[in-house]
Amino acid sequence: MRILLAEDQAMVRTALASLLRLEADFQVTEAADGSTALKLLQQQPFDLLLSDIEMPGHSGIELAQYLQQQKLATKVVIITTFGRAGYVKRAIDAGVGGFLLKDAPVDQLVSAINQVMAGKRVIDSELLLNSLGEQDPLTDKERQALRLAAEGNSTSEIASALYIAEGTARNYLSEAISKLNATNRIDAARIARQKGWL
Amino acid sequence: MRILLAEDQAMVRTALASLLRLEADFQVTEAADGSTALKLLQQQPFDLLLSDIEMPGHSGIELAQYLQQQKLATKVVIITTFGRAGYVKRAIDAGVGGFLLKDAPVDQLVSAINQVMAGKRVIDSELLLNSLGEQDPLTDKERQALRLAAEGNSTSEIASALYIAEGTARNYLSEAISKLNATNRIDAARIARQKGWL
DNA sequence: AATTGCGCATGACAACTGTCATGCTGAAAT
DNA sequence: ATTTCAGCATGACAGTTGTCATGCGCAATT
Repeated sequence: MRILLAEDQAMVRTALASLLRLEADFQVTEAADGSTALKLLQQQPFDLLLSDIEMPGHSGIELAQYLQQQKLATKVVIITTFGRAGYVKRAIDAGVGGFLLKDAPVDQLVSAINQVMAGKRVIDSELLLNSLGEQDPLTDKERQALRLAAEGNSTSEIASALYIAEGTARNYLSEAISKLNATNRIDAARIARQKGWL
Repeated sequence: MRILLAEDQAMVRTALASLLRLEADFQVTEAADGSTALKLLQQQPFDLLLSDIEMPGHSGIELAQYLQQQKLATKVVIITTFGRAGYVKRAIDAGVGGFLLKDAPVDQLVSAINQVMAGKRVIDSELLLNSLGEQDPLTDKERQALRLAAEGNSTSEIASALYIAEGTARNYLSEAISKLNATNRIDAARIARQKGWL
């Protein structure tokens, strides 16, 4: 079975690759970032993509979306540190077969891979529950403003980045703060990030 | 050789443990958080502690400090995601023998372990250079105020948490902002966190 | 003993931030 | 065709935040 392993932390990537190669019929190719992974997916066929979400270049979800658009038969298993609700929903929409936290032991990863290859869906139950919860209440503009604010930009910088008046920028932030039950923009950004909405 | 592996992400921990156990004379014990690791260190002797920095309970650096205070012969190798200058300095002060990024491949980890057991120091060169750079300019109170601000607390919340007047809290933040060449408290927190000072 | 410098502490003031009332637009429902 | 509603946009106002001058205590230097 041809597996493409996309993960940016070399120690984690090489460790997982070494372990997976111990399995008799696993043939593992490594990619250190999203762009490299995408190139490899375009060049040659794989049976399975095993990918982190947060990587430089393209995120694991973007890779899954690419496979879906191209109607390729490559299955996808996502492994990530953060079980944010937003991620899970987007991953499912992108036709991902498995979604695991790095909090799970490796045995579970191997069993998830086998189940997904057999056509099943394996989503960490804790994550599934989580994602059923709240929906992202932020509009696109609100999210953009909040993201810029979280990076330390001032209102005027946010306003010019989005080509709007300062009052408007403040209003987006105010709406985000109220929707998220936060007390100020920093608090709002923290909450949104924690839920995977940012 | 008795190795204690402290790392909170189960997938990373179990993967590393499996690989290390492939080495003939490595006997690996796993700990999922800092508190468990500390208990194990108190109960039985280990030749080497291989630890992440950021863990619930106690950080890897605190574990190293404990070993140093107790004058135990256990060597320490730190593996971490973030090569923040502040960490490296504190780790060296705590007598850590090795400091690697998870960006390094596993081979390097095994070789680092062997070198440290032979009495050598192995600090990732990139990190060393980094740590020679700037010193943390923040005072303790400034850091506390900034940390609270980064969590979304308002000035009055920070003030009461630190038992000081609001003006004082604002002043700490103002000092931090100016020392870090930031434009506001959010920006300052971002910069400080990125440098490992927060 | 006097000086210098740093960290801590405070309040006044100016600048920035959050809220709210208001208006506009376009898509969906009636 | 009209109504309704969500999202976008703005400015006035009150509340919060950042800056600065000032003062205190303590340790290190002169």
